[in-house]
Amino acid sequence: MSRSDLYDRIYRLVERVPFGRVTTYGRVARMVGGCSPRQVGYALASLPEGNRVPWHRVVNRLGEISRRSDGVGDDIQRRMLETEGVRFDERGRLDLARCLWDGPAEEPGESG
DNA sequence: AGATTGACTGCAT
DNA sequence: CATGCAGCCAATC
Repeated sequence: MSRSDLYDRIYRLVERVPFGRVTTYGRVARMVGGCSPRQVGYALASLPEGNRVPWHRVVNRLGEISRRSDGVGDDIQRRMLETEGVRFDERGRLDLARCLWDGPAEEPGESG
């Protein structure tokens, strides 16, 4: 298995994140094969420009928006989620109890 | 090849 | 809930 496949798996999963919903790096990391959460963040950080991966629907385990090396997008991600109906707290966090995506298992149209 | 960094997480206090 | 320490893997210098 190549690392590219791993990244592909991560992107595929993030693409499956429904509207107004979010997931955590750890969850994605476990779904794609149980790799380290670092890989997930790293994969998203390696996202190309013309991507269709809703990376903005990925937050840390606390529902906070992590800071990127670029320092750009920190605000964008929050804006994106807000436009999807996600509510933020004074601390800049969202209600994982409502927006947390438990994975493709919640998808009605699975191959099975 | 060694050391450091990075979009993180889990456990204990 | 916040803080401090250790584990994790790949990219970078």
